[in-house]
Amino acid sequence: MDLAEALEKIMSGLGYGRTIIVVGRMHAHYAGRSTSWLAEGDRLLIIKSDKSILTHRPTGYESVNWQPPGVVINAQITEEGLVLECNRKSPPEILRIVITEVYSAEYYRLVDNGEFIIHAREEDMKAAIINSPDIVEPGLRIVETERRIGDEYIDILAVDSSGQIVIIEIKRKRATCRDVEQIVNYATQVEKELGRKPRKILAAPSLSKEAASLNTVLRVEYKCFSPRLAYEILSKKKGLDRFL
Amino acid sequence: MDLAEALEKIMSGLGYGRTIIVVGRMHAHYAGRSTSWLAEGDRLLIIKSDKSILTHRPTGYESVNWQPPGVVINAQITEEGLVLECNRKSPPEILRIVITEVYSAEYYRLVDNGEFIIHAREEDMKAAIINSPDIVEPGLRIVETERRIGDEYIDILAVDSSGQIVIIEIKRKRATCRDVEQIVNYATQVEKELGRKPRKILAAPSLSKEAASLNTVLRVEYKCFSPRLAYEILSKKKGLDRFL
DNA sequence: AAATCGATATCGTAG
DNA sequence: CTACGATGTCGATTT
Repeated sequence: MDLAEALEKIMSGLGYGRTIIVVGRMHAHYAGRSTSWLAEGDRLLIIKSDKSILTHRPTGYESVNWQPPGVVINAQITEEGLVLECNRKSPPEILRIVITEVYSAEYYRLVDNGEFIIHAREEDMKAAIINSPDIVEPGLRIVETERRIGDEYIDILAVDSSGQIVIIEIKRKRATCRDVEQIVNYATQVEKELGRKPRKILAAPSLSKEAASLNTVLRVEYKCFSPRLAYEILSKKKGLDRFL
Repeated sequence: MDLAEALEKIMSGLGYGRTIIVVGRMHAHYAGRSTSWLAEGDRLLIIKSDKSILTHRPTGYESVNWQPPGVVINAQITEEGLVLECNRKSPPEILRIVITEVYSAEYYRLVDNGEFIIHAREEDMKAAIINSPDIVEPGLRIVETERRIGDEYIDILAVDSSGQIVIIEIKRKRATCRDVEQIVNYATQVEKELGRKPRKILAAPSLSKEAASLNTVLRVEYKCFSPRLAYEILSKKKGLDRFL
């Protein structure tokens, strides 16, 4: 396809607020928060209806150059080729893409109001424990969630069957030493504020070796709890299994 | 375009190792590290030559569903529509995309060996200071980089014109209280190990208000230093300005 | 394989 | 606007 023809497609697509797809040979330069140069190669260029722009190389799932929605796009043909200049004010950034060959250029009117539902985030794990505290320990009662301690928040504050305060820190991935230190800091603050030493429970799908030994030293308890288990609990409770 | 026709395109593209672009109406379900459901809408589906797969909605620069390179892709037509099942073994994940309508399906042979050069990362900022320590302070001499302190690393260890030890911590973004705490921890460790109180310099493009007052209290010095300045220094030193 | 750290991270939320 | 945590974070590097 001719560069002039492609430019016309791009201008029309931009004017109508369409999603534009260009396949071709191009190089790019970015300057802003960082600075990058990408030499020439065959790539896929997408300009979306919200004026976000991205280019994909033929391998790897991530885009290589991009600008988020709301940039000002200027397109013109120079001696270099079809030049797209994408400017953003805050933060000041510029992405300059030079297309030297076009294999295909087309735009589409895409309508997408599909709801996106995601489960088994840390938030969902918390919801599962609040729904079914017994999975952490029989007899556990939830007292408070998101309690502010200093300038941080404790995931869950509870009381065990013997009346002792329990701090629960949830992690959706393998817990690290950093996570152990975090819950110990919370415990120190809670003891200061409430005058009683709380139990500390780290709920995570697994525990790193170093974190495990640190746990022993610092008297932090570990409860194996995975995002998947949380999802299953929530599914049973709320009938979310229709998504499986 | 017919679903059967689109399936043929996809199968051919997969067989030839091409980059496939499908524009159409689809919905998707993901299960693996998390679980998600995306209701029907018009989207762009890309299967790359390395068999990474991604879908884009018509807004926002990020992909909504994806699988990294090396998944096993199974495509077939069922009563639901054109179904793509993308399986990964480690971690166990499955992405199931159901295409109900196809507006366009094409594949391309894309060759992209273009070199990608990126500057002004934290690493480049460190290189700039090592090259030109004077930009931090006249008379500064670099002693060591990446010195291990406990289980962490100090960006730069130096000595000032009066012979005092200087710890430099580099941040490419606005420095926060957390960063101030980090350099103070390093200083404590250095004092323990070397028996001398070091100066502490935080080199970053800006400083949050809270971090500024924390700096005063904890005697941490602040040196304004941006990725862009680092880039300019390195450009002059190494002739990298050909990229601008 | 596990852990750590940086990223043009992005994104949401609370203050 | 700023700060901070979560992310299917991803990706590279080191142990």
